[in-house]
Amino acid sequence: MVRGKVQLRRIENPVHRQVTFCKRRAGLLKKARELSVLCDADIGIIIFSAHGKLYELATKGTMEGLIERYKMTSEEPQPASADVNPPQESEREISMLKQEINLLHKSLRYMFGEGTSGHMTLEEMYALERHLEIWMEHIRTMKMQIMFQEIQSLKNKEGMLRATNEFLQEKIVEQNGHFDVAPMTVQQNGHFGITPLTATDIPYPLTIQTQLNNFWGLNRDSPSNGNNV
Amino acid sequence: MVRGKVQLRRIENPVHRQVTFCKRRAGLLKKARELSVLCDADIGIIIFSAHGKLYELATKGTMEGLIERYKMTSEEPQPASADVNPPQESEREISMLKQEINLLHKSLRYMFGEGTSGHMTLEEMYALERHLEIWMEHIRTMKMQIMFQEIQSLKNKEGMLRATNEFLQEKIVEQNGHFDVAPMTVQQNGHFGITPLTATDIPYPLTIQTQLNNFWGLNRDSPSNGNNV
DNA sequence: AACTATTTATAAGA
DNA sequence: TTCTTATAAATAGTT
Repeated sequence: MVRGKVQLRRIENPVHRQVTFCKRRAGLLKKARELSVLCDADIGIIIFSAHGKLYELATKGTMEGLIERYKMTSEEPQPASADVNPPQESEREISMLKQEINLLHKSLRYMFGEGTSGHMTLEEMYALERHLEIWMEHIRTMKMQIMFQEIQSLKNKEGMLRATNEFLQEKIVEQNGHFDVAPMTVQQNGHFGITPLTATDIPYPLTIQTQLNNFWGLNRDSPSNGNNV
Repeated sequence: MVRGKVQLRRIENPVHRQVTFCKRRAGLLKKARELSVLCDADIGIIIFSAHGKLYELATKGTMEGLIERYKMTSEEPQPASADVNPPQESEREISMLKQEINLLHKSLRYMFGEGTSGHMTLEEMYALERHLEIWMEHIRTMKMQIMFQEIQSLKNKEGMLRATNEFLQEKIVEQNGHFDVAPMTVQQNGHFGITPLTATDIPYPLTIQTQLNNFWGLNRDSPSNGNNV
């Protein structure tokens, strides 16, 4: 149906046939799901590949359930006698639950970018969870490392410069017998001289706090105790 | 899928729903036939309309035949005896399934931080994807901001200290007519009356670190070597 | 597995 | 319903 209308006959090239089978199978199942949702229909699809592999879809309950219903419906002349069967109720509930599980599995697969085709076992989910944690940890670790190094290096430089300053000031004092430069430096707030660091000189804690609060949608001034994400 | 993207949810207008059902049902069956021919697959489709009417397609043999084959194929790995599974069995299965559902819900909540309860439609899943992206973006942004500010501030301090140094050196030169003291300053770091600030004397960056560590749930002092992200 | 040029499917309107 | 039409979706061929 594309780039040269396709002929409605068996594709002879096995590779092409296989690829087309995958693509169109996915398309067909998608269409079926859409129809099911849009129009409130219950659909069962059974596909046997040329090699006999089975693919199936049941948009409601299980395939078995749909087959049952199919037989009931198609073999119409059934005497619809009322044989009240509680087991049926259970089966129905099981079907519903299985459906929900499928959906959840699908959600997870969706989130992990289709990395996992096919079904996911519980085991796999645990694995995925661990995987995600490790992944996040890597991000954190690397960023922390970068910050750490940069900050450490700058702090070292700062320490050295401060030491130099101290030394130079001493020198001046030695030579003059007094130190007359400092007063102006302090008043002019940090352009020269050694302004003592005070909390308000350092914007980070507040800034971080604000950022964190914004990020987490908090308005309080006091941070919640820092648990993790 | 036309003239305004269609939402993946039940069409509420009954007329529209019926029309769409007819059209899409035809489309689905056509696709199935094409897939069957092109790829040499055997396909069975069962569709129950919302009102219970049955539509079916079997591209090979009869639906019954395909169902037989389906049962053969799918039930293969469990030819266990004991067909009677009384309500007891069902209850157990229900309980198991419910457990699994809880787990899956928890997984999702884990990832999305309590955002979504209840079922997820495709629409919701798309929304979740966007949500996740935004969330990651926030993390990145915030971390970058923090780093940036920290580094910027340290650089500022560095600049100030350098300026102070220069000024002091000039002073010395003015007084002495030459300058002969600078080289030893760093090496003698800390032997003068005023103890220079060292990294550990500066509480804020560490505080920030602590905050971040708490924030990210890290306890380590040194980050493991980072992979990138 | 991703991309792209086309064909196909189909929602809305007549 | 059926036809038309504008647009979304599917997908064949290619990389």
